Formats: sequence, C-alpha cells, structure tokens
Amino acid sequence: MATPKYQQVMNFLIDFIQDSGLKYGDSMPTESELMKRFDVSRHTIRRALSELVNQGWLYTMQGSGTYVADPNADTNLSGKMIGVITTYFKDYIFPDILSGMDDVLSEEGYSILLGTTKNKTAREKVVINNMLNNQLAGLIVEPTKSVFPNQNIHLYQTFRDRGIPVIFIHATYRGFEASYVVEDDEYAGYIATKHLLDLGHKKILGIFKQDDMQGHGRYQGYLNAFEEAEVAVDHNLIKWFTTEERKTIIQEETLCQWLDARSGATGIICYNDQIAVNLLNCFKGMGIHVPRDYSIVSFDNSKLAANLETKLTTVAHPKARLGEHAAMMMLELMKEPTKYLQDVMKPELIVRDSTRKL
Amino acid sequence: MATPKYQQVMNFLIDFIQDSGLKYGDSMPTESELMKRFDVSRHTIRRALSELVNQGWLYTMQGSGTYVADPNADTNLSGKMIGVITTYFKDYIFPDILSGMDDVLSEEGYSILLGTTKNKTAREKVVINNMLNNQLAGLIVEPTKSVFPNQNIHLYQTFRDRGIPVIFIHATYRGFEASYVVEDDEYAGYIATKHLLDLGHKKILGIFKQDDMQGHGRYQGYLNAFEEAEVAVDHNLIKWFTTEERKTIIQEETLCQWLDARSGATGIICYNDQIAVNLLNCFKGMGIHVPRDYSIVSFDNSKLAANLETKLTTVAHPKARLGEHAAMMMLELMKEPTKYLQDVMKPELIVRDSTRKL
DNA sequence: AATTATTTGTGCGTATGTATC
DNA sequence: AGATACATACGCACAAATAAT
Repeated sequence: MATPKYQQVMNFLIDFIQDSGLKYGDSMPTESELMKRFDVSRHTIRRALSELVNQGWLYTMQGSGTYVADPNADTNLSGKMIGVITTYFKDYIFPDILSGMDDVLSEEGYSILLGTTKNKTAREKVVINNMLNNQLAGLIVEPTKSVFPNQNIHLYQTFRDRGIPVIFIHATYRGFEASYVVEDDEYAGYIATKHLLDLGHKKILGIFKQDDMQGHGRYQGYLNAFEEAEVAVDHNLIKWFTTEERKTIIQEETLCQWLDARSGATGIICYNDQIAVNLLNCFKGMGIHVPRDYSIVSFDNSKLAANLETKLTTVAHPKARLGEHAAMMMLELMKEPTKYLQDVMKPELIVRDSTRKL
Repeated sequence: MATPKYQQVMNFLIDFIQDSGLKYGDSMPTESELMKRFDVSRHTIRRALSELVNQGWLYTMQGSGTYVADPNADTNLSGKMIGVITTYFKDYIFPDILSGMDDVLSEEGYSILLGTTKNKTAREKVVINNMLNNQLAGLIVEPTKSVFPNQNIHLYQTFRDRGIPVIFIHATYRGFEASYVVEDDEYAGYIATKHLLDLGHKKILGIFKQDDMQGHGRYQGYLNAFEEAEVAVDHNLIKWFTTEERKTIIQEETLCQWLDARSGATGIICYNDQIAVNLLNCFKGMGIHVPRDYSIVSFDNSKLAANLETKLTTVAHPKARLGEHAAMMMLELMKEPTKYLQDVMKPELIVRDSTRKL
C-alpha cells in the first residue's frame, strides 16, 4: 500500500478545505457521509479527522458536527506570538521601538519572540528559519543590509504563503511589496540639512551609512535641501561607511586628515547620534569646539543626544511610536492578511546646542 | 463515566514516566502488556499512547517498541525558545542584559520569547501563563516586586515540574529555592557608602527603592559600611520610594524641604543612575553644585552616567555579563535540570566627577 | 543468512454513550 | 421525543518493521 487510506482522506480533505475556500466555522461533511464517499470504515474517517483536528485544521463539537478551524485562533495550544527580528536591540533606539510594540501587543495577549541578526544575512537566515518553526501569528522585521538584494526574501514569502502577516519597519527590501512602517528618512535628511543651510552654512560635510536604506534616504534629503537652496553640492564632502566600519570610522588620526582636506567646512550632517557622540569625543581631544568650529546635526534623538555636555541638535526618530504603529498595523493585518498597509512617519527637528548661526 | 478509560491510562502513564524517572530512550511497556495491566482493549491503549506521542511524551518505532521522548529535543516541530520575563526592557540596563543573553543563546540556536510585567503581579501572571502555553526550553525571570510574597510562585513551580529550568536574575523570591544570577547588592551598597566615608563624609543621605530586593540589599550594604567605620547611622537620613513613586520622588519643592530638614549632609547614596540624573537636574535649577555641595554615588553605571555634564561616580552593574552568565547557566541546567546553580556577581566602583574629598 | 516471534501500524465491524438540533 | 452526529470502547485480521533465534 503506497499511502494509508486515512492519509489519503486527510490529503483530500486539506485540498477540499483550501480549494473550496472554506472559512472559519464552515461545517464539514459528517462522518457517515465521508464513509460513503471514500468507501472506508468509520474508524478510518475518524483517524483522518482526529489528525486534522490535531494539526489545527478542524475542530469538532459532539452532537453537532465537524468544522473548519480558524488558523489564527487560539484553538491550538501554543500561546500567541509575534516574531520580531531586528539587527540589534542593545542601547540606542531599538529598546524604545520594542517597548512600543510590547505595550500594544501585550495588551492583546501576545508575546514577542525576539531574534537579532547583527546585520548579517547569514544570521538572518538562521533566525527566520527558527521563527518558521514556531507558530507565529505575525512577523515584524527590521531588514538586514536593506540596500542589497536579499537572498532571504523567499523565506519571508513563506510566511505570507502561510497567511502570516509580515511587516517591515525602519526600511524595506527593494522589489518586495509588503506592509511597512518607516520613518521618512529623506525628509529627515532634508530638514537636517535645511536647518544648517538656513543658519548660513554652505560647506556641509555629510557622514552616511552605506549599507542600509536609511543612510541613502538621509543622503537624498541632503541633496534635496541643497537643490532647493540652489547651492551646488560638493560630492567630495560626503563620507560613506559600512556596518563593519561603524566603530572605526571616527578616529582622531584619519579624521584630522579628512577635515584638513576639506577646510572651510562649517557644518556636519551625522548619520546618527552614536557617530555624532564619537565625533564630539574626538573633537574634544583635538581642541575643536562645537558649535564654534563646526555645527553638527545628527539623527534619532537617542537618550545620548540630550545628556551630552554639548546637547545635540538632532532629528527625532519616532522610536516608541514607530513600534506602536507597527504593532497596531499587525493587529489590523491579522484580521485581513491579504492587505498591504503602509505608514510613513514624519520626523521632527529638535534644535539644541550643537548648531549656531554663521 | 467520569473520565474515559484512555485518559485514565494516559494519566497513569504520565505519572509513571515522571515518578520512575525514565529518561530519553527508555522503553515503555508493550501494548499487549498494557492491555493486560489495565484490562482494556488494544484500541484504548493505542488511543492513549497516540495522544501521548502527540503531546511529546513518547515516540514509537514500528516493530521495536514505544519509548520516552526527550522533552528538549527537536523531535517536536517548534523551534527552541527561552522565555525571558523582565519588569521592563526599555532604556537603562535591561537591553544590555537581554543583549548578553541573546549573544550566548542565539549561538546555540535559541530564540528569546519576551514578556514584560511592568512590575505588576497581575501582568506577571498573564505573562507566565502565556509562556506556559508555549513549549519553552527554559525560563529566565527578573522577579516582580521581589520583596513581597508572590502569589505566582506556583506557576514557576509548574515549569520545574515539567522539567523546564527556571533561572532568576537580578533578585530572587524569598522562600523559593531556585537557580539564580544576581549582583551582590549588599556589597554594592557597601563599597558605594565606604567610598563616601573614606572621602570624609559622615552625614550621608540614602535614597532606596522599597519594593525590590536590590533596594534592600543596597541599604544593608549602606548600614554595613557605617558599622565597619564605627559611625552611627541616622535613620532619619533614609528616604524610601516605591515603583509607583519613582517618577515623582525627585521634585524640586519636596526635595528642598527634605534637604533643609537634614542640613549638614554632604553625601548622597542614590538607588540608581536614573534617580541620580533626576537629582542633578533638580539641583541645577536650585543652584546646588555637585560635587561641591553634595557628593553623589549611584548604582548601575548606565549609559547616562558617563555622558552627563557631571559624570557620575557609580557602582557598575555587570549588565551584559549578567545576561551572559544567566544564559550560560541555562545551557548547563538544560543538561541537568535537577540541579540548582547560583552565581553572585561582584560589582565594581567607578569613580568619576560626582564625588570629592571633604 | 533465514526463520520466527514480537511489536507497532492499518483497517474493518459492532455496540453503546452523550450532546445537539 | 426522536433523529442525528460525534465519543468511547471492544474485538478481530493482517501488514510491516524489528529483534532474537
């Protein structure tokens, strides 16, 4: 015997449920009907049905009938989980994002299953596969190396094939239509640069991250501000760095050279607060004063920015609100998994002590 | 009929497995043996066994027999998860602790299932129950309101009954023997206070948290340092606060009164960096200078402490290392679930600019 | 190396209990 | 109250894999 009869019945019934588009609560044929249709004993039918109940396809009510189960319901034993994949979650803005999500999701009885990729696609693959093995109700992802074509996209597609909503935050993967909640990075870059231009700065250095979409977005905003102000952009003023270089990009020796070769610059747009803090520390050692010698605008408005000796002018990242929005979007998508929702959040400039009028 | 026969058989077999301490791979009685023993049909036995297989207790091999399954093995579909319950995880030290755990656990292919209690036992109960519904390989818990008798302890006991290791971090529940990784809070309070005493301070204010063990531990260390230095303790100098009061405890109006009534004090021991930061901000508005007017020592060495205008002298919390230790302990306990392990980590004093010699 | 007994897997038939409609 | 539908339970037969002889 190739495949046992009860398995044949199971396979038929699964196809039947999917093809005929049965929804939660729709009733299945009775056991005796199935006996006749498949010409097998009641025992065989019951075996098939009970396996399907166990797998979460069906549920039974004694005296009433057998019905199609809601795949997202808590009919199955496992608790409700939302997977969250981020690059990191230590320090900086991730705890706030996660906390915002938790506030919303825990209210609805969901727990967060956490995974970090450290911005490495190899780790991302491992993490996603691990998440696939758990029965998630939804998945929220901060993309890893979002500017590059990602070989893990088919894994995200697998979630959607299973009817599990996927939401990207912070950035998206190009060429992959999906729901997302992002900050308007271009606008952020624009208002940061415009602020310096408005203060009279013309020669403005830019330090941007090369391997995520945020860096590129903020850079584009930088260009837009210059274009609007009808000031020519000097591409020689831009410095790009990668995840791997993020800790070594700001060092006193190289920084000295870089600045000397670009004398006359009076403003700096800094990819984020962390880089800005490193910069300030370096400057301290070099006898460079902010904002006297350089006006600095950075991004994210992390805790650091407000507590430094020279408080940073920075573009506030929505953080907790972004997490909340993503979580609320998830709750919506779980009701209508076929939809794609988008949410672009406007950042806000916070002027502090690191910028001055020329 | 009260309970069906197959369920009676199931219950018996579960007890049998647990009581006789059967391990992974040990063989169960054969179906015919069980038929005789329970005097039921083969059908009933098979029904009981198949349910137990489904629940992950047993596995069968055709022609060979029925065997006890390894609860921690990946025989079951779900990915490997470690539950982590904390009071909060936003800002402050929790991201570091979690990050330390993640570094170790992700290496071994585990994901972290997160739950936050916001220091409320009602929420703790919900979170634990949610975790119980997921098949965890282990549970790491930061206790909620650890000084009070906790009505959720029986829930933690349930985990252990299922052979799932439970580790407490940060604090423990009184009267509940368990594995834990904690900071030596008493020692932390001792070295903080001793530092001020060594600098010549005698009248030292203390601000402590009332509803967790850390506060009490640090307070005890405070007392110990005074005792060792043979200086009498003035209990009037101590201020206690609760979770609910943590945001309002430091306010200019009340602070003024409090300090006036305790004139002559020159040092302050602050429950943690957050309180200390609030204190410094208040002092700024009141024209009080640190360390000129007061020497302040706080605890935790959070990111805040090093980036303030007046860099805080603080007792460094192991943070990431604590997370790593807890994770490594978990890996050990999963091999030997019956053991109880303990790890008390010594904190270290970091002297910065908020203290001075009298 | 082949046979045999043991053990689980598949399948049918029947009877009775119990909840629902 | 009765018909219907699922739940529990017993018994039998044979297949397939394994382990021991």
